Amino acid sequence: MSTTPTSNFIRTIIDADLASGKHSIIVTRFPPEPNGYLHVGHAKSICLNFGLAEDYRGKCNLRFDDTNPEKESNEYAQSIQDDVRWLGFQWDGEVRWASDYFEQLYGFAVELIEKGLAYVEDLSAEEMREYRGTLTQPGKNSPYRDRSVAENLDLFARMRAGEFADGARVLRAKIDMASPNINLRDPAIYRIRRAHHIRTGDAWCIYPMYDYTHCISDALEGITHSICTLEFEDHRPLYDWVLDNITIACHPRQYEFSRLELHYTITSKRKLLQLVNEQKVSGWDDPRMPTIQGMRRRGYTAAGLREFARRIGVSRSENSVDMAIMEGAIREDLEARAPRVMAVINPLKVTLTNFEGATSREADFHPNHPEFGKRIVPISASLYIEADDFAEAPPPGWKRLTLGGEVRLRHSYVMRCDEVIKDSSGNVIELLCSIDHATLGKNPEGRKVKGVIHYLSCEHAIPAEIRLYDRLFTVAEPDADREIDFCNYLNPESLKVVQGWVEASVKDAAPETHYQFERLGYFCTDRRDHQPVSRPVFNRTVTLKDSWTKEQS
RNA sequence: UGGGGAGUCGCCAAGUGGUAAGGCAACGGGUUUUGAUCCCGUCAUUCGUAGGUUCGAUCCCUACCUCCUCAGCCA
Repeated sequence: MSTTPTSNFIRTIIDADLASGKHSIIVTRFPPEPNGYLHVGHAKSICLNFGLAEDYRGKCNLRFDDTNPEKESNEYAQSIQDDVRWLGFQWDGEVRWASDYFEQLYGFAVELIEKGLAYVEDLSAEEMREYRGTLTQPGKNSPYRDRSVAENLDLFARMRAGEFADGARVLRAKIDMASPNINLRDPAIYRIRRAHHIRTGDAWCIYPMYDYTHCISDALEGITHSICTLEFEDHRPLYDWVLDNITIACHPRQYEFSRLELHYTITSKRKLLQLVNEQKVSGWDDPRMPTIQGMRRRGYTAAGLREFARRIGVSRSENSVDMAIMEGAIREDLEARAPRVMAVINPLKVTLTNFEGATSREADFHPNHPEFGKRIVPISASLYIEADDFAEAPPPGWKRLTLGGEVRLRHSYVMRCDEVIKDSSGNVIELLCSIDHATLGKNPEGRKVKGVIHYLSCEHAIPAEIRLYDRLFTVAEPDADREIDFCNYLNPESLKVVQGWVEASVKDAAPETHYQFERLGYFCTDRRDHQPVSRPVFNRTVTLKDSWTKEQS
């Protein structure tokens, strides 16, 4: 799989920084807010930041941007760490928390006040909005903008001391209310919020804002390249303003790349939360969710996801990635690592009328990896085949079973269908077939049998719950139109649960074991519900490529 | 209509003054006891449009077009 990394604009910058001696080692960071589960877009960012550190032998920190206690929880923080590790990365040293820097952040705010670069605002949120102006009109100065340093210092200390009600005052950076960049129109940097924080408890009732916190946290950690998504581009002047106006030795540079849009999925935390809350899915780890937890449960592999990230690259242009790129990366990884077994999803009974004297055969678990081992593939007089593999009136090009036709039973004999048995309403319920005893392990004489179908011996097969997943949405870009609720595009067929049969060799499989069910697709034992022996549950990760179905349509 | 960005093959994406990488998809062909895998081959005289500079432009300049993004005491 992964070859040499493709060039991208960030690597070009790093190469130049290393060549010029600006940096001798690079330090990146992945800075999630613990307010939700990570999704495929975060996976891209994780692969970028940790991948850069790996490639350049630098470091990458995991830092939680925990500055909004009302939305954050330990459950989220824990799952994020699990996800990063599962993806195959390890952060440098301990996990960092922006909240670890609260005291220093406070100190820098005092410094800004002392320099006349920050002031306490008494205007309400609504008034501030009015004073801010619009995209085309400059804002106007707050009447509180020119308070004395002493008064600001006193007020800010009292904000911290809890003398004012939530929302009564904020601390603002004093920059430029007429700036064409709205982020520079005296942004709030501290607000009063009496909320219990997951790390600092009730120690603080004022919390620093993202723009103020993030740049200082980066500087404190000696980050060299602070990589974020495009929507923060307009914030970069503020990032630089803060670091230029406090006494701090390090000034990381921020670079923005475009976020991932993946066809047939959504990557908005808010919308993902909505799916969970409205029970459109079973939870954050529903295998249809584009969350890392969901994709993992579905059977996507960490190596497959990393390969996906490598294939989509990193740029600054908008993109909308085909699901085929994801599926291709996942298939490629599973192709190499998943043992092959047989399963029947939609069984049709076959009775072998000349079974006497037939024998079972041993077969490799992987055609190209003998080290995966072998098992006996049992055969008996009663079989299940896939109902779709038989056709009374076959379309042109059909290679599978038909009345009077022959087909190879995978790893076993060539079989001919002699008779079709139907119920009173005309449905095919059973096939009477005969095998050619001379075809075990060799081709029949004088004729070619092109079709190969999989089967299971009824007496040896074990029943299993099989969950057939399909895309969650019916259209490629479900949230493209702001006017239409993305829930209108939920795919009613995104999950079909069926009772099928699997070969006995998988009965002891642990949860999260990957298999290829031959001719059907890649499947994975469910992380939550599967129990070895007692309750087999398989999730369909992705189907196999299928040139036959494509030819039909 | 203010600011900041982006436009290279169906989808991603390199290249950034010397004559358009690669991947995915697609399409042909070969191997095959998975219509899978694997292998071979095909797939942008052209880089949003129009001018200009240059021996030479996707790359530099000018104008225009299209799309994205910013008015939280969210991140």
